[in-house]
Amino acid sequence: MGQTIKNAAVQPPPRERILAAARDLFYRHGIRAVGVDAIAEAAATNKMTLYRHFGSKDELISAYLQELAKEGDDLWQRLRETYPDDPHAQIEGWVQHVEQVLTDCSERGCAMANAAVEMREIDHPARQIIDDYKTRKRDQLVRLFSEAGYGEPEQVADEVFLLFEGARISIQCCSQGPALRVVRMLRSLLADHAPKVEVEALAARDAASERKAGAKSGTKSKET
Amino acid sequence: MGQTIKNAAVQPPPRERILAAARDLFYRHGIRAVGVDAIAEAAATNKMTLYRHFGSKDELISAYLQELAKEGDDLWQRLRETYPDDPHAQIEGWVQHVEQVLTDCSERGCAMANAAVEMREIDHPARQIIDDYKTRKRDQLVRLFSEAGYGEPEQVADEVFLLFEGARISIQCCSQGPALRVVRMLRSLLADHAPKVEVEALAARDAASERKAGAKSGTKSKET
DNA sequence: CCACGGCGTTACTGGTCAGTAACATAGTGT
DNA sequence: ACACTATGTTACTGACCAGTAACGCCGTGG
Repeated sequence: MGQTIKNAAVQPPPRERILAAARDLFYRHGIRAVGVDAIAEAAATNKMTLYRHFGSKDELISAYLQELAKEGDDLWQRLRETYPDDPHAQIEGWVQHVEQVLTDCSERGCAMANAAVEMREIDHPARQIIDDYKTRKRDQLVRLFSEAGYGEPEQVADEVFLLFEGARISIQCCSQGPALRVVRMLRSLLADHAPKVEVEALAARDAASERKAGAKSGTKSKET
Repeated sequence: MGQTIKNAAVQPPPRERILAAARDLFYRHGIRAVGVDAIAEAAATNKMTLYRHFGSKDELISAYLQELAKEGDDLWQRLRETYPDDPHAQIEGWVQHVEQVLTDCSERGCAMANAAVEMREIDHPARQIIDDYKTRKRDQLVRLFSEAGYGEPEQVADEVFLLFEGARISIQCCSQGPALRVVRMLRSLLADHAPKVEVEALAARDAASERKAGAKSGTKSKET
């Protein structure tokens, strides 16, 4: 087990460097626009080592997408572990994640969705990874809203899901437009559909996070 | 003006054929994935004629996007001409258009958004066309909801806009998932935010079109 | 009948890209 | 010290692709 101890301290092994470089370049410039040479160079290695770790560019693409998927899944698991048996807190955590994603990752949108647009061949292995991931996320939203006692969990989950997807695609098409207001939309939508019994508690929670988010013109339909 | 009269009857001039071929191939396989040779061949012509009409592939891409934009704009203008001074009817017409787009164009989503994902270079002329178009659509929605007397036209327009965008991107990522239910969402969302005075009239209108759409589980939150 | 413009055809250039071969090197465990 | 393995290096192949050159064809308009 104790191999390459010193090397690991200085710089990660080539495989990790390649994946990191691929991730950066694929996301910034697009998958089809980036050649393996560029990735190898950005990873401070060469094409041969790349091909020893990933048999083909397609394999590298799959590994790239699977890494993204794993991180997305990890985030959800962390949410569940951080607020066990508190689906409302998990929802709020997810909304904050959405907010963060839309404020820093600006410009390039969702790497998974972009990959799906670029890899159009229906039999490409990447498509399966993406589809599985997106379906999983949508189902997790359904489960979450269901656990939180929402009346129509599927409907709310779909709406929230599509708003988030729409925000990340239109951040690439529509200059600084609707995407920036999506967090406000999410909060107001969730408040509208929240289980009736806990409306007050939820309103309090929302008010707290709104305060730190810097409220401008009221979320309307809330205080009335 | 009267030139090539007989030819036009048999088959459209090369420029139109090239644009039509480009449109089909770009949309189905992606812009980067399609070479000019393939387009020329699909247009039953050759690369030289293509380059005589479009100086470069980028120019062809721009022409392709501008054609798409023009058709989108025409649709809106037709809506305004068909139902002058009746913004509610225009809204309903737009929703029906959304429904139609999401049922037949299945699989490939929005050609404009896909193009934006593929053309990542910020200075690419295509990006300007796409951005202008999307911004225009969003603004037209705002104006429409404003004319229809909605209380928060910007908010409703943004939400509707993002739902539609989200539906068209996730139709490519998430197998047969949330996208199919977006029309229901739109109708219920619009009903929720419609100007209070006309709630009954709008409900009647919605009920009429719901009947033909084949209602399953109720739109909820409406009849309560 | 002739000139001209739009179109077709072939062949080419220069560049990029995925993938491979062969060889050299350095670190590790024994 | 030795062998093994992971890595680096160089150079190559074959394919594809955007864009161009040169020439030939044909219809129209004078």
